[in-house]
Amino acid sequence: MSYTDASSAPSLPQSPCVPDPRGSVLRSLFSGRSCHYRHKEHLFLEGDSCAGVFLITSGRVIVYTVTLNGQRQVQSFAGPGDLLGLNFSGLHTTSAEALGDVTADMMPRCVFDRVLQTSDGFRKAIFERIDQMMEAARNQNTLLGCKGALEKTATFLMDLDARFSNGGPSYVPIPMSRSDIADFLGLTLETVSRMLSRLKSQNVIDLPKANCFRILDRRGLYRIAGVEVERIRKCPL
Amino acid sequence: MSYTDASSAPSLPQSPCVPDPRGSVLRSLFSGRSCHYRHKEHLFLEGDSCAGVFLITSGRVIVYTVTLNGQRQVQSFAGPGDLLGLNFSGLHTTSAEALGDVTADMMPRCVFDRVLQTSDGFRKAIFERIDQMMEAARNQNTLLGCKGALEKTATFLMDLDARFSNGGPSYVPIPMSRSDIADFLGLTLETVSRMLSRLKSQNVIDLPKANCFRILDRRGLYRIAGVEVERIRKCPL
DNA sequence: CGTTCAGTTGATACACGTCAATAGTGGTGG
DNA sequence: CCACCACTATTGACGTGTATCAACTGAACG
Repeated sequence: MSYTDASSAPSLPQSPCVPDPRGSVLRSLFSGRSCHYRHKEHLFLEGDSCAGVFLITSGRVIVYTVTLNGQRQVQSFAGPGDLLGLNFSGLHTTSAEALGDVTADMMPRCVFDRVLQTSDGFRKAIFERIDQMMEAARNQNTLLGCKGALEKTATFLMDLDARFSNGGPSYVPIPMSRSDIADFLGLTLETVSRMLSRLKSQNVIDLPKANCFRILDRRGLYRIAGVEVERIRKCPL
Repeated sequence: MSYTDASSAPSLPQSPCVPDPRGSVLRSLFSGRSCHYRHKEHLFLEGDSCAGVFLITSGRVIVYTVTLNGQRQVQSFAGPGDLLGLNFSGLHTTSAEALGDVTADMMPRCVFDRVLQTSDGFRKAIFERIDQMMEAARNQNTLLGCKGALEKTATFLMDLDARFSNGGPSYVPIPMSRSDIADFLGLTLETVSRMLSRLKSQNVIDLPKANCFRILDRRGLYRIAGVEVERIRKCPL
């Protein structure tokens, strides 16, 4: 009923080295009320009525669903430029929680629907975003269905770097906990920790603290992640 | 870039006992050229340029992607009323292959775009379908990330029944191979076979032949699948 | 009546989960 | 500034679910 989820935050989906700043077009067309959230505050909960669509302007958001037996599946990690709560039924089908301070623009449903109807550019931008979200969901399915623990972890770091590094040699923050990562990758937090340690001991990444890292051997990481060689070509190192 | 995938065929996503005949509204608004495909014939391949959008009118289609190392992830099984190839970038990001005879209406991209712009009803129907697709992708993520082999298999049968049974006591066909099911559920074909045998020996399902089944103990199956009790209430038996 | 291919079933291996102990890390108060 | 606490991450030992490898069975077809 919504694609609030999996993909609102294309969950680090784009190929690395893509120049397009995420949501630039969309942001210029998106008119909403600015909202602020603190660490662990929810933007919305599964089952809430859906007041409007959120465009994240800063910070990170974790998007998840919970199963009957209390297991949590993290659908995506959203960042600046990502859409949340984009659904056409009335209720949110995921929960969204701030990881640290977050600001977002909230566009009421009625406004959203109207602009969608009247603005070709807006509609085009939304559909493009939906494409990205579906692509991200597909990739996540493949990751969960086909990949092993090390492969999953490497893919996660790769996407995190592609999405949130400034391109320079600086360290990339890891704003989510091991448990969050585990629930995203379909692993346990212990396994995530072990795989990170393994990548570190193999000198593929540098991990000076638990919450930030840097890629040391890009080709190595990409190979472990099972990514196409073409992508490696396009990237530095 | 497209949601040709995971969800074009909400992959048996809807809750059972929902009266709405899938795609009824959409079908009346959808004007396309009728196409026919035989068993194992492809509607399109990953990387093909995307000529238009397909609305399946009869038969079943398997939608999948292939990873670098040759593994296949089945994104969905599509049936009558499902949309395929709905993407706004130019290229298909999944492959779609007929399981037995298939008929579909193909609406060229340019027509699709125009109608989307001019018809409010069509746009609404498409967005509703996108909602369903995203929901299906989310559910699939949860299934792949959180569930065990027996749970996955039970969920699959449940969805298959909800989507393709006529509601009566007759047997539901299983048009895809064990290997197809395995690639959909992130298992091996051997494990799928074992889980089916288990459900059969527990008298939860009847499986007289490999390619059709019937639910004997609906509540039992739903409990194994990890589905909410409310849903069980709504259903016979 | 073979041949072929999909499915089933069995034996074994291994990846990852589980349980448990240890080590960091950040915050608060003396 | 150090001591203490709470919490998260790491590491280790062990168990188990599912993959892997392999043999067997059954159905479709010539």
